Amino acid sequence: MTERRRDRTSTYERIWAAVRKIPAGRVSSYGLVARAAGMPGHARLVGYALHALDSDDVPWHRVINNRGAISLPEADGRAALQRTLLEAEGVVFEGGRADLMRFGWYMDG
DNA sequence: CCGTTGACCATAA
DNA sequence: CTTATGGCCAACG
Repeated sequence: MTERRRDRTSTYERIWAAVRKIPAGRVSSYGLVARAAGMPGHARLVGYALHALDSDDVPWHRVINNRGAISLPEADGRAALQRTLLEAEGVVFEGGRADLMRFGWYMDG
């Protein structure tokens, strides 16, 4: 715990680690991931880290915004891919949004 | 080193 | 429901 690397990998890996903790069939928001990564309020950093992400070891598709919708621009093919991957895990999208009350991943309750 | 940007969030109107 | 504003902080040019 004392090792505090200022390398960008430290910040990114911390976020990626939190994303990896999201179980299949559940979705989490950027804010929740930020909080799980130990950076409450730094939701934007999560988005930034995921944008820079280039690894298949991280289920980035389980991360959506707090509205339950996909934040990626539709111009990017990943948006459609994300929805496809989530639906494959059992997440239902209605009106282009998933119900965070059901599929949202919460550490408590 | 400074200014701009960004896969966001909460609140207000 | 939509639109606007402030905040938060790292990465980039």
